Formats: sequence, structure tokens, C-alpha cells
Amino acid sequence: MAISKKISKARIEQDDIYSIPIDEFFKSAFSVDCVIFGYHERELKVLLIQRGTDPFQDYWALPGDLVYPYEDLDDSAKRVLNDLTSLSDVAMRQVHTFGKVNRHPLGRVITVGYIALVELMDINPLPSKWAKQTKWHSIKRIPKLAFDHKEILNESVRALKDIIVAEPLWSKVLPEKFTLTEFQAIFETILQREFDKGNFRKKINGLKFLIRLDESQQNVRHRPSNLYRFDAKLFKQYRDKGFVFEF
Amino acid sequence: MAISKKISKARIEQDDIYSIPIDEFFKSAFSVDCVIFGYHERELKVLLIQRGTDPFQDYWALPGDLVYPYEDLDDSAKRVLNDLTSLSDVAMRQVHTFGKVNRHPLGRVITVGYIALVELMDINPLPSKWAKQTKWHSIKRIPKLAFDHKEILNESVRALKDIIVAEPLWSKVLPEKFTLTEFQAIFETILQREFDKGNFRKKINGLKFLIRLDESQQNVRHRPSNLYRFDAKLFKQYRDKGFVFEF
DNA sequence: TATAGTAATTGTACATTAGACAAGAACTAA
DNA sequence: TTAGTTCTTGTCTAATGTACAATTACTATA
Repeated sequence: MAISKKISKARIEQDDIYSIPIDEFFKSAFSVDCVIFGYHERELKVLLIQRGTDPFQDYWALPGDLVYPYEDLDDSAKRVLNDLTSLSDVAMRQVHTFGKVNRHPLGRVITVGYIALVELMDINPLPSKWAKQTKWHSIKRIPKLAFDHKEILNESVRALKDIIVAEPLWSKVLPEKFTLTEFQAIFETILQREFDKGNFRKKINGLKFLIRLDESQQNVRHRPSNLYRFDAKLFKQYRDKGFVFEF
Repeated sequence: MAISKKISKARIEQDDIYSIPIDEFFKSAFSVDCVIFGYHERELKVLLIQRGTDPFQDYWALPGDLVYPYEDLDDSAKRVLNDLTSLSDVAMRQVHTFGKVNRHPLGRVITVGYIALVELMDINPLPSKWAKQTKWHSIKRIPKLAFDHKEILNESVRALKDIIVAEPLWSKVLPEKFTLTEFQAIFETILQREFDKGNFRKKINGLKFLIRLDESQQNVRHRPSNLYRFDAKLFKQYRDKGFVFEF
């Protein structure tokens, strides 16, 4: 394709730096790629789309697309996610930018990766625009992906582990009223390690933003668990005081 | 200028999405900006250049420039830093990408921020290419900067605090043989808090990658301090086992 | 109705770490 | 010899982490 030919022509020596006209630089594009992690009952999945267009037609890929010239990056991530999966109101965070020269066959395109964590059952992705299908894939069984999306995904899984502790991403995954066991399960799944139940709850009890309710589970064949809720305001207060939550 | 006019023309409604020809996307550029932190004797500075070219001619700015079409992002950061300041062998890490629509007057340019930490006395930046001057500025007295570089700098200062603990950036700042007081001072300066000397050293003593030498300071008017060295291999072993160093 | 099964909850005992602070050591300069 | 300085080590207490056991509250089934 025309654009990619131009790239190789532009491969000049460093000494010729001043000879590159400014217009030569304005021939690149950038994209956003959204890594939407879906959690449900101790399983971590990621939302992939099947591409209905070239390049990589029919491949599974992260929902991602080129950024419009007039679009802020963060806005673009939201718009692209909505275009391809019909999802809105998913809070994403930028994690890393990927910029290998030949990562995109149509030309020079760098891509900015964004991640989010949602409860799988809370949302209903529907393919739209050029997405043929959307599907949740277990993190443990990822098919061959388009572009360098496998690398983006790997980096995102790593970043998720850092962020889950620092930011209350987990609040998006819990129902309004939840048990401490459910709370613990999220961390165990994402951090891939186990915690002693008694000790975990001792630690949790110190966190004032998890508020114990006067309710408990119903219809369980064992001692019912107390229910808790998350108080976002109190969490913010904690954070503003420099508090960092750790495991 | 021509390019910026095209951006406003391209501002179309979302419904017209399919009407944007692919070529319209390939009219952007991206840049890298390097935030080189210089540490020396409890002072943290940042290396700025005075721009010798438009836009923002004569403004102080982070060393940064457009990425060549054929250049990997990480390589570009190294090359740009060398172009403008003659520095090489500075290990940088990507921190964040800034993508507001109008952040660059010449057109749509997103920029990827990189940071590094060096001992100020170890390196000798020299302005070259279009950099008129290079100068270390105290983090506490930053002049008006070009573009959105103030925002990039702020974000980088924040990121430095996270990274200094996780990654041995500090090893670049210490002499081969150093005292624990020097070691402590780095953390106190960057994290902006103080530590009890006795307790700090107790914590440090557990870290096997700081090796106590059979030497001590010379010509000090007080009890001479023992010297230590950093063992990068041992540090790696620690890290590979999942160890995280914290304060 | 009694019993077994299950997971929640609480508690206990010990080890490790954190934090505040003091005492003594090793140097130089006067 | 003494005063000044900072390094180094130690001590004590409080807080936290860790392993594990005992008890509780429910359901399902014999």
C-alpha cells in the first residue's frame, strides 16, 4: 500500500536530519486499544472482537481503532470502545504506548493501551461498526491476535495487578452488597495468589471504607456471611491523606 | 499554518465516520519528551533546553522532538535526547502519553513522556541541533515551559516517586562506593519525607544487594561512615523472586 | 429430629516489623 | 584534651503479619 512504501523511502541517514521537511512527519497515525477485563466468579476474561475489516480481517483483536484528528486520546478510547462493542460508561486508564515501527501494516501507527475492569454480567457488549463478533476470552486461553495485541494484553495483565491495589477498580466488580469472601476472591484471582481467610479479614476490618451492613446472605447451605458495602467517599478521604492499600 | 487548518476542517460529526478516507488519519505526528532528573546532594533538578526554533522559540522546554517515521519509540527517545543535549547512555522509561487535541500548534501531535534519573555531576549536557542552551533547573523553580511540558513534568515527578522504589534508578545516582546516609538522602529528596536514621539502616541491613565494604570515609570531621556497594546481580535475583522493596 | 457438611467468624499464640529514642564510638578542629 | 559532629548500635514498645484452631450458623439428608 502507498503509505507503507513512503515509510521505507523516508529511511534516511541521521546526517540528513535537517533535510526532512516537516510535512514528512505528519504522515503517521495513532490508535487506542482497549483491554476490558471481565471478572466473574473467580475467572478473569478479556473482551475481544473479531475484526470484520482489513488488515487482519477475521482475526481476534482488542477493540481498538485510529484516533480522529480532532479527538483527545482519553475521549477516543471511550468512543472506539463504544463504536465496536456498544459499551459506554466504562472507566479506563491509560497504561502504555506501543510504538514499534512495523507494528501496523498500513503505515506508521503507534497505539495507546487503555485498561478497565468490569463485572462480566453487568455489561452486554454488542458488535457494531466493523466488529463481526465480540466475545469474552479467558485470560488463560487467548487465541492468536491481530497486530501486537498479544504484547499489549500481556503488559495490561501486569499493569492490572499494580493498579487493582492502588485504585478501587474492584468496586466496579462487586455488587452493591457483597461478602468479604467475594471481595477476597477478586484479589486472589487477579493477583494469582491466595490469602488466609482469617488474616485477610483482619486486614480488611481496619479499612473504614468497607462498611458492615446489618444483613447477611440468604439460602446458603452454610453459615451465612455478613454483607458489606463500599463507601467511595470514605475511600477518597483515605487516599487524599496519602493512604496506600497494600497486600 | 496549513496543517492546523486541516485539523479543524476534519472536525466532522460522528455519523459521518465512514466517510473519512483512511489517508485523513495519516496526517498526525508524534513526539517524545525526555524528563531527565538530575540529583546532587539532596537537590533534585530537571534538564531543560532553551528552544532555538519555532514553535515556542526561546522558551524553556523538555528535550523532545518528533519521532522519525522509521524509528521505534524507545530508540527515538534516546536519539532525541542525544540530538539536543549530546547525552547518551541514559536509561529512560516510558511513563505516560499526552494527547490533547491542541497541545501542539503545528498540527495534531501526541507525545510520549520518558523519564530518567542521573547524578548531575556524572554527565555533561551540551546543547546541539536546535537547542540554544541546556540547563539544570531546580524542581522547585521551574520557568514557564513550552507546549504542555509543565503538565508532563508534574506527571513525571509523581511517576518518579513510584518508580524509585520499584526500580533501582537510585543506582545511577550513587558513586560506586557510598554511605548509607547518601543512600537515605536520595529517598528523602525524591519522596519528600524523612526517615529515622537508625530505623532506615535497620531496614537496609536486610537487603543483601547492598554490600558492606571493608572501607570507610576519609577526612571527615566526625566518625567515618562505612562504605557500601550495590550488587546489580543480587538485586535481579531478589526481583525475579517477586520481592518488592518498599517504604 | 439428628447429624453431617460447609463455609463464616472469631480467637490465640508467636514471629516479625515499625517507630521513637538513647547511648556509645570514631573521627576532626581548636 | 575537649567540644563538635555524625555514624553505629541497641533497647523498648506497639503494631502488624502468619499459621492454625475452635466455634458458629446455616442447609441437606438420613
